[in-house]
Amino acid sequence: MSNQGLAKILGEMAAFLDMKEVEFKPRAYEHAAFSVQSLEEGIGEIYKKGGLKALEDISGVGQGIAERIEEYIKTGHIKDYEKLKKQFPIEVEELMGIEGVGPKLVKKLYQELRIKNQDDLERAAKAGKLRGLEGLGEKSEQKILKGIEFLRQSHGRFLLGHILPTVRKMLDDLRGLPYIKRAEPAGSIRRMQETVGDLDILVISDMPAKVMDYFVKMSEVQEILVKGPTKTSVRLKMGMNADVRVLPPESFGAALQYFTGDKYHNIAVREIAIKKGYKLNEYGLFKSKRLVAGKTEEEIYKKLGMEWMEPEIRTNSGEIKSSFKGELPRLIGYDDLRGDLQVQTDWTDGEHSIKEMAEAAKKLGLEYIVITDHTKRLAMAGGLDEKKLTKQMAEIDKVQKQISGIKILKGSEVDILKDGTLDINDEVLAKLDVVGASVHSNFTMSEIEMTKRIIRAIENPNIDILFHPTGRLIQKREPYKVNIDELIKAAKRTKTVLEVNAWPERLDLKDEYIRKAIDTGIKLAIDSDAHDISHFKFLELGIAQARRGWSGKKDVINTRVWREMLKLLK
DNA sequence: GCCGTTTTCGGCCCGACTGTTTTCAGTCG
Repeated sequence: MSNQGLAKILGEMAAFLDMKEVEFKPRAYEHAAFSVQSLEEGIGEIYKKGGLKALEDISGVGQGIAERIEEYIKTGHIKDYEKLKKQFPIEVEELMGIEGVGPKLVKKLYQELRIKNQDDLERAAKAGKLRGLEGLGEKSEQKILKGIEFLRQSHGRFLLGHILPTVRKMLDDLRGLPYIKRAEPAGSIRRMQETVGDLDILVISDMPAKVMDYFVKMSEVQEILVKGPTKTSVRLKMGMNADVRVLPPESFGAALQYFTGDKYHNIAVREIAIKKGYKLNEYGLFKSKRLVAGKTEEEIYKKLGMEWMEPEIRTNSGEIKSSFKGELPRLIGYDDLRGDLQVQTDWTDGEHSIKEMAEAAKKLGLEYIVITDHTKRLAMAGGLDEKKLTKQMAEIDKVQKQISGIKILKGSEVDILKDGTLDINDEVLAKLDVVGASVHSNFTMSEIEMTKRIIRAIENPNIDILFHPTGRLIQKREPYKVNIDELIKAAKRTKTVLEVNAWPERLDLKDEYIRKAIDTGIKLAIDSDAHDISHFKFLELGIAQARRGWSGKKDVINTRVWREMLKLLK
C-alpha cells in the first residue's frame, strides 16, 4: 500500500468516470488523486492516527472518497474501482499520458479496436488502423505516434536549475526585438517550482504574427506543435515544450495572473470572482462584458478583495485566506543573503582552492563563506581527519590575510555515522566556527533508526546545522526514511539550524517541510553546497525554495552579517 | 463526489487550437 498506488487508482477512477461521461465526479476523483500524490505522510499512517476524519481533512477528499480510501487501507482493494476496471480493462493512465489522447479517445479506441495500452496503440497507428475511426484521420495517427515517441525519450519534468539558463536566454532574445514591448515567463517557472513541465511566455506586442514567426525559428526550437495568432506551442531541443501567448497591454496583468498560479490557485480565484459577480479569464476581470481590471495583477486581486501575492506561493495552500486577511508573509528576497554556509574546496571533492572560492563568492556580492569540506568517513571524497582539518584551519587564516572584503569562516561537513555519532572528535569540532552534519551512508535504515540516528547527531552541542536534512535527489533518489515531525521537534529543542540546500537536484528541505520548520520557530540556512566557483549561483534556487516554504528574511540565519549569524548558532 | 469570504444544497474555471468537421468535439493547460 502506498500513496502512489492509491493516487493511481483514484486517477484511473477519474478517467473511467470521464469515459462513462459522468458529470463532476471525475474532477472530484482527480482532485483527490492529486492531493494523495502530494501528501507528505503515508496514507496508512494518517488513517492510523486520525481515522476517517483525518482522511476527510485531505483536500478534495470527502466522505465518499474517504470511505473508499479506508477500504483500500483495510483490504488493499476498492470495489468500485475494480468494477470500473472490469468494464474497461485498460492501462488508462499510460494511454492518457500520450499527448492528444484523452478519455473519450481512449474509450473509442477500446470499443472499436480493443486497444488496451501504449503498445496496442502504437501497433494500430503504424498499421494505419486509426484513420478509419470517426473523427480521426491520418494526421491524428501521426500525432499519436509522435506523442508515444516523445514520451519514451523524455523523462517528463525538468529541473528548474537545469533549464533556467536557456529560458533566460530565450527571454532576453525576445525582449531585444523592437516589436516586443514586454516578455515574461509565467507558469511553474515564475513560481520557481523545483521541477518544470513546460515553459510559458507571455508577450505584449502589436505584431503577433511577427512574434510567432520569430519564435518558431529560434535556435532552441526543434519543432512546431501548434501555431495560431495568439498562441503558439513548440518543442524545444532540450525536450521541453514552450508556449508563447501574445496579449494586448490592457490584458497583460490578467494573463500573468491566469497563467502563473497553479491549477488549484486559479480555480479558487476564479470561483471567488464568480461569487462576487465577475468573470475572470486571461483577458481580464469582467463585470458582464465590461473590463474592470486587467492591466496589472495587483488591480485584479484588489478588485476581488485580496492583496497581490508572490508567485512562489500561489498553490492554494492558504495564501488566498491569508491574502483576504491581509496576513500574507513577507518572503525573503533574492538579494537578502549575505553569506554561504556550505562550500567545498579542493581539500576534498571541490574543484577550486579556498582562495578561489572566496574570490568567486565575493564577486557575487557575498560577505562571508564557511569552508565545509567533507570528513574522513567519506574516503571517496578524500575526507579530512582531525589532523588535516586542523591544518586547514591554519590555511584559512593564511588565505584570509591575502584577501579582503570577504570573511572566510572555518567549518566542516561532518559525517553522521550509522549510530548517530560523528567521525570527528568534539575537541576539534569545538574549534570550528560553523559545523554542519550530514548523512552520506546507510540510506536504507528504518524510519525509527534513521530518526534516532540523526537526532543523536544534532544533540551534539558542536553541531550547528543539519545539512540536506532528508537526503533526496529529485527524480533520482527518494529521501531516506526519517520522521520529519520528530526531527523538527528535536531541532527546536537542540537549537539546530536546518539547511535549505540549493543544489538543483537536492533542494532539501522541500517547501512543505520548510513551512513546518519555520512554524515551529526553527531557523534555516540557505547554502549553495558549491563544489566549484560556478555553483554559487545555485543560491537563487535555494532562496526560491525558501520562499515557496513561506520563509521570511528573519527565518534565515545567513541573511545576517557574519558576527550576528554566529550568535544564532549553538 | 466535493465544498462553503453570500451556501450543508446547488453549484462545479475558461478559452485556444486542431482535425475533422460544415458547426463542433476533444484535448490541453
